[in-house]
Amino acid sequence: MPMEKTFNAAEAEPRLTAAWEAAGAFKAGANAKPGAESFCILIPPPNVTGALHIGHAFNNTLQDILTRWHRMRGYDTLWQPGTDHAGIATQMVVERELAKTNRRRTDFTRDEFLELVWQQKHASRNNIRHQLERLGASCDWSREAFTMGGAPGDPDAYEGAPSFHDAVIKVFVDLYNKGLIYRGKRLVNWDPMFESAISDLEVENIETPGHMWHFKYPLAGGATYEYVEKDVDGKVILQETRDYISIATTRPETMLGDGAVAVHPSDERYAPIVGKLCEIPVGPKDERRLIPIITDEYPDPEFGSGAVKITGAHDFNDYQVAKRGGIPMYRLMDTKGAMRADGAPYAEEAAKTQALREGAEMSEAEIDAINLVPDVYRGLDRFEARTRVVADITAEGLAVMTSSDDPRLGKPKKQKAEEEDAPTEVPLVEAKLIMQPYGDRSKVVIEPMLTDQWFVEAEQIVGPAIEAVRSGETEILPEQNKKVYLHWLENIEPWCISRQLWWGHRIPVWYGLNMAMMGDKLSAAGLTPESPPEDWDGIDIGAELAFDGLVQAGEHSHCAAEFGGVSEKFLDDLAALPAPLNHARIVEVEDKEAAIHTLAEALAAYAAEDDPTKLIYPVWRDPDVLDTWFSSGLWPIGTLGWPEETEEMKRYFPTSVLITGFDIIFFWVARMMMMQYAVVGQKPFDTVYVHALVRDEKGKKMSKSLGNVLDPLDLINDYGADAVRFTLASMAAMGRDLKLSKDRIAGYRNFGTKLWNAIRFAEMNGVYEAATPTAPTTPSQTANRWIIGETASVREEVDAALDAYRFDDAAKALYGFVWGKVCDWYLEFSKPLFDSKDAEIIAETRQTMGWVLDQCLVLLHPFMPFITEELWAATGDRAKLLVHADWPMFQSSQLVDDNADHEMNWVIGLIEEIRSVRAQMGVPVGTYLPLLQLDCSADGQAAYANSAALINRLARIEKIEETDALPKGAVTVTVEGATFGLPLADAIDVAAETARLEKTLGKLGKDIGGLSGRLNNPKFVQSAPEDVVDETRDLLSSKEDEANRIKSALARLAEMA
RNA sequence: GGGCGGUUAGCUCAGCGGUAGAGCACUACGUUGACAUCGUAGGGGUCACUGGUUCGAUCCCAGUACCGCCCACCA
Repeated sequence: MPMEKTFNAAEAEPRLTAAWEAAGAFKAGANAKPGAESFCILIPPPNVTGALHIGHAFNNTLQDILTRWHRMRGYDTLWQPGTDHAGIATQMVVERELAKTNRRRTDFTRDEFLELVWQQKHASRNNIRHQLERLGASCDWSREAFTMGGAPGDPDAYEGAPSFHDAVIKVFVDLYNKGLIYRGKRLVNWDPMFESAISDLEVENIETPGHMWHFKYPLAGGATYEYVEKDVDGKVILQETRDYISIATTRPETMLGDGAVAVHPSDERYAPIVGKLCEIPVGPKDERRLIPIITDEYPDPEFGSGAVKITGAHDFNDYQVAKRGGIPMYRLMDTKGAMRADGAPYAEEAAKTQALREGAEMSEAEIDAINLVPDVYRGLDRFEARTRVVADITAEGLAVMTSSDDPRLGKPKKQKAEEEDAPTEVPLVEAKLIMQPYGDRSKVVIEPMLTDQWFVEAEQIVGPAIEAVRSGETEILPEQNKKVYLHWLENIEPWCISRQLWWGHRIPVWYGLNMAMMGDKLSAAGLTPESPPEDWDGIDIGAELAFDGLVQAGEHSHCAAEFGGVSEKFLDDLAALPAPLNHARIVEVEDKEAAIHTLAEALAAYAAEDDPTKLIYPVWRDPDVLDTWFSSGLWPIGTLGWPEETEEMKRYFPTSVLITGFDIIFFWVARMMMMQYAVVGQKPFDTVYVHALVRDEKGKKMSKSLGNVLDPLDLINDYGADAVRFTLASMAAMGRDLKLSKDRIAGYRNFGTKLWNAIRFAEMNGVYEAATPTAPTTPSQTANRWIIGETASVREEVDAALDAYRFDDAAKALYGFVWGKVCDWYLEFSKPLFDSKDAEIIAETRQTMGWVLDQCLVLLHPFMPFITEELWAATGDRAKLLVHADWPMFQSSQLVDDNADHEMNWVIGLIEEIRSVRAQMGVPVGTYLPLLQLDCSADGQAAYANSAALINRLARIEKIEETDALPKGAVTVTVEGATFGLPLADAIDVAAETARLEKTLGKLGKDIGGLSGRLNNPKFVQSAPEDVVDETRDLLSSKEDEANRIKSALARLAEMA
């Protein structure tokens, strides 16, 4: 059956995918040779937020190339697929969907909402899997993993799936028990849209136009001081009596929470007032808060006024100063970023701070409960509050004033012609670009917020992750990323891992009311609740109780069932309580409020009935979930079945290589390194290959949640998966971003067609009539010997390139070989050979061609799996699918025939030269001419004789004749060691021919000048390596030879004229 | 403010001490029995700039300019 002219990708791709799937071709260990080394790649799990973009296509193409390459080479290969639950991103997708119908997350119960997220996960996961299959990704889907696998509710759960949930819980509990995870009230980045903490990495600092306001903080009681400003030489440039201290701020609304004003200890200007009190110039006039003027190293005397307001609860710098100076931190905003509206009226709350300043003892929680937002601002959005605060202060005359022509105001320059207005007094409000923190997902301004969060002591576990990369135990490519990685890890900060979301691994921690204090109360009261239960509300929650999630059945459910296996520490604590409370039943309730209520009821019942079995100890679970990256950080061991001692852990861990984008080096790579070492004490991978970003046409970054993503499916539909893959591979130069162009994809689609037609040509010439092609013996024809050697060379090139992760080099080598060598030359050479009527020549050429094309299919398969598998099946009875074919190991040293190589290159040169001359002289393509041999070296004559049929056909030569003199109508053709003439039908245009030859001579002359100049320099001959000198000499002599031939030709022309 | 990368043919990019490359685009010719998703031939580059090292620099070093990215607490 004759082959079609082109490959029908749309028809073949699904069929081939199904065939691979049916054969189990991608299963872990498929095609492994006995005792083979393992090769394992973990897919960077795509987020279940939607579909894959072209960056994923790139990433997975590279992984697939490596996977298929190793599988064909007989490694015990596993490409582990899966998806990431992507907490914040996925929750956002679902919430956005709900918003379309005017619904919100809070319209649902937590469980109801999660049900919706699971549906999103299911749909997205199907989508992702389908897309990866379309791309030809040879993942082992029978081992699919999910970062929340094992959590209840997963619609894609299957028997034997790795339980990520177990792994995550176990790691949390272990790290908690080792003191590496702790809970505390810290200043964190708060996202007012998600109403959740986020980590430093999830904050983008963007330069935003803003303002810097300057306000006067009046000194308490109308006190004054001499303000003296000096220049660098100590000369007084300003001296005045002031009753205020000038403060600059970009965030006036935070003034409400100021705890102090700080100046540098060396700042003489403010020395007279350090230790005094000043007044925050906002809020009800009668209840202005007084704050101390303190010293701290932080303020820069050169910047602004040199005095800084300290708002510990809303600024990271101020937080540090406040901690150092024992300055109270007052939280001003609620979870949505609005000014707080809770608590007592302002006057009452402000009074508490007065007491505090005068030495009253207050707990952290009590201070946090103070709401210092004046009543008029309460409930306002933070930006609205800013406007109002500025307006109020300015109206009161407490803004620092300046002249209206002050350049700091950033006013547009006045037209020159215009009459200058006399400068007036205006408030000093500098127009300024400010580095504003934004949430990378929500795109809203992040608010530093003092809240209770969970942290990982990253500093304590980071050591081995640093050491591994420093020592090369784990290699990071390209090298420059090593520095980026190390710099971040060496300066690592505590990692905030709690998120106030619903979608994610819920933190496996339960809280109870403080047992020690409760014990006192209960025993003092004779185990009778004499005081109302509300009293206990004020009790600090001291102990966090980590239940061992792994021994506890159904621990993640919300049922109020008794707990089976709780932590030993908890049991010890419980046992230490006075009887009979030490025998209380543990019951889970919704939250703290429910706990108090439950306990009160239980105590009442116990007291009334004197029945110890009525005694209940209520606990409630932390409502927060873990940062997604906490679980993704366990991807290496989690996918392989840890904490179970699985066969896969033994075979594939540590894994071989991770292929990922540079944008998640910190988020993911660094965390995986840290956590794998912390949990199993081993590196997660040998090599990390960091690829660049695929950008859109404009060079803009594509982002998952932004929407400017390209759908790789469209490209696959238009050009076929192979073309898309080959394009991406050939653009995968290390360390540089790539911009994708459709022209390029079309070009590689054409490459597939070229290959297809080469096979079609072979098929038409009986190459596949015999049995499956085998490796050739030494053929008689030079062309056959030559192409065998070229094949061996390209195989070495491809292996070397892939070994070095040079996907682009490998792709280019294959492209150049298949198109430039096999199709352009070898197939053309074979035509006269097939026409030769010599059965032996035909047989050897068929055999050679069959073998060479087979090698092309094998070598191209990792890059273009579909078309090659299709052609593999079309060209013979194959023992195995191409996906499992043996990768060749032949050496060029065994198969390259130097003589054949040299000879064919001479033949190719001659053909090209003749073609060039013919084209320039306008000889019709179809016209056969005799070739006149004026002189020719012995090698040349032999080469010609060996390949006469090839040359004559490709160069349209009728026959070759020796001659002593070229006739009038002949143009000259020169090649290495030979001069030929081509007689044209009529007398040639002497002028045109002279011009042509002189142009060539001119080029040669330039070359010769350079080469001989170099050789004439004694220092070159002396210092350059010998082979370089020899090479230069050879080159010079061959150029001179050619130049001489052309000069002779020019002389002959001159005689004619 | 620190760090990293880029600047090579019209476009997208390789090369990185010893004759400047590829793909696409462009020009001319061509339905030659694999392929017009093609063939043949051709045009096109002081390898950003300035110094230095070297027998020799697009390539190494230093600096400059412009572009891009990452990190960072100047109120």
